[in-house]
Amino acid sequence: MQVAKKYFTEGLIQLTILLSLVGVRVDIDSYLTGYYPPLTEINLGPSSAYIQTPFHVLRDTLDGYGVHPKCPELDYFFASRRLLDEVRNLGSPRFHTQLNAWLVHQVSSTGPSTSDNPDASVGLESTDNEPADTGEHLPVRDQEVHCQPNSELGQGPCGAGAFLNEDEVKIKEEEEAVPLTHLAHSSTLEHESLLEGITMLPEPVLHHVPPAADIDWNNLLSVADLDDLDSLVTDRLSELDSDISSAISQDVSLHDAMVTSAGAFGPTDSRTVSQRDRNLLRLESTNSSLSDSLPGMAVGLAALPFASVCNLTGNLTSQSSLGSCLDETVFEQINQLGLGLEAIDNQLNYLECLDSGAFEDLDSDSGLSLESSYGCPVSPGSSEMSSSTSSYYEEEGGATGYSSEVDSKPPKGILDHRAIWPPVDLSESVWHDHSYSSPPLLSMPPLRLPCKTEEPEEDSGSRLEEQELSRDELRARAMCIPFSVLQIVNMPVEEFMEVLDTHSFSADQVTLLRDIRRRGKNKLAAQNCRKRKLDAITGLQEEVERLQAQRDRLLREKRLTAKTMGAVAHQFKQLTRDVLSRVRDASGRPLNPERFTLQCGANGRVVVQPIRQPAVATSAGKKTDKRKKEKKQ
DNA sequence: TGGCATTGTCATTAG
DNA sequence: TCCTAATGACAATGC
Repeated sequence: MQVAKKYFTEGLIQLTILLSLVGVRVDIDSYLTGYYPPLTEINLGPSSAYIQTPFHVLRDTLDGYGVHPKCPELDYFFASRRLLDEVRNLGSPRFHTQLNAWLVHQVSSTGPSTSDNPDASVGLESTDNEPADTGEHLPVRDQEVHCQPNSELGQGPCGAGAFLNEDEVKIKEEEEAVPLTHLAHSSTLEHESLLEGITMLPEPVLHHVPPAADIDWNNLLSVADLDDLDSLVTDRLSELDSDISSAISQDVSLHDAMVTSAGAFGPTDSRTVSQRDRNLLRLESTNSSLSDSLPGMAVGLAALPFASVCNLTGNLTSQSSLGSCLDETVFEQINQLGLGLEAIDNQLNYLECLDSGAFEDLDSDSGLSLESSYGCPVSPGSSEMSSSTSSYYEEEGGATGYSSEVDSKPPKGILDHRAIWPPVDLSESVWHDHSYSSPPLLSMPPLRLPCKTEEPEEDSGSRLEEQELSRDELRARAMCIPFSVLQIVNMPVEEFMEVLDTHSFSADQVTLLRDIRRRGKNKLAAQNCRKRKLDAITGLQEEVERLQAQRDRLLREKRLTAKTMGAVAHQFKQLTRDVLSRVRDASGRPLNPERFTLQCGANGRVVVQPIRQPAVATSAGKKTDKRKKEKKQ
């Protein structure tokens, strides 16, 4: 029973705090004083931070309102307030907590006095079938909650008649069905979701929706101004037969909060859990429907915190309190939203990384001279890959990029690499045609032929083509070497050695083959080296620019700091002079600012001290200083 | 025609 | 010992 009281009290107190967040004071002691001892006495442990705040004990100080629910002590315990403020700042109209809280307050204030007066609550609650003497101010929803089949509830205040029994509650709820559903099925998401999330309520109560009452409630909710709402609700309350019980039953938020808190009273059966799940689903659908009904309303972030409050019914199988669940679920919802956005960002980043990685691969050092130079058919490449040699390249068909990948593959697959590698536009790179002309070799036959003697009669096109061949290409032709320069350069060492062994080349041919291979590789190496050098220079230039900017910024900060320090010193000096001019010595004369100064101690006390003249460095003093230094060493 | 940029080549070194 | 990458230096070439 103490556990039940604990959670009940926690929920009620937290609800009170929530109401206080919107400026509504709910006199919780008016509900509790009759049945419960001071809250600290029912505080069973450190799990409840709210109850540990003895504001109810201090409420009688300073005319009974020494500790307002808005006092900082309470703020400390309610992170939900901050969250609610944040959500409220978002301008989401889905947070009608203020409206509900106001309604509760208004119900209490319809009596002879406001909720600040406990007697008013007594008068209001006296209309119920409850004894009107003491603690009947507990809302009906609270009674419903506490009258769940629980053996422990039969003891203590509930068993003493503080709560109705189950039959009475059903009767009451049937009587209150209409006014309750008026609120429960109002146009606000809050009420729908809240009531749908209430598993403790009987079904008929939840699913009766009188349209007229719905319209009334819509009108009620449509009032933006609180003052207008105040008058309107007053009128509506009078129309509702002044049924206090029904009025209290309209305290949907209060009820919901208590029900959610009541979920901690004990383990729930599977039916309740399943219904909670359904309620959660219905809640989500309700959210969507509401969002549709409220165009332009931000459904995402603004709706989540309160939805989390509504979802408390599904999360309260644990023994957590309302406040903790509120905080945790609100944070969870917000975090989930953030995680969702973060997930999207991660996906985008991943795609960007893929793209950038692909481009980096294409633009890598190896790609410059390897893939781009030889591997790509359209790559301008080096002199061998100039326009003049493109036809040659196609004719030879064996020229490939020089890379480890190519080297690791058999030569047969060279053409496949040409097909696999997409053409890369390296037009930004500088690829001048510096192929050297070799006039003595202009008449050499094309390379495809083993010897110029086998070459048929040349035409003008072949002459132009030969003029654009590199020197090594022409030399190879002249030496009747049946391999292109690219083949010679790019073939693996083992294959190159095999070629030298199997083709019975002459010594000059072998020398030329080795030179061609060496020069070709060195050419690529030179290109890579120059590119790296340029990259290094560019990087260093950027670093220099960054450091220069940092230096300028630090210099500006230094000047600003010095200026500020000077201003402060000047003000301090003037202040010192002013103070000293007002201070008199023993003879009644003002103190000389040149001889005295003000010194502020650590304790905040300001003391007038004589200015110490700089000690003349005498020989004795120097000796003592030396001795001190020696001792330190 | 000289300056500059680019490129190829050689020599050297290190792995 | 050979191969290769890296790099400085030089020369050739084009603009």
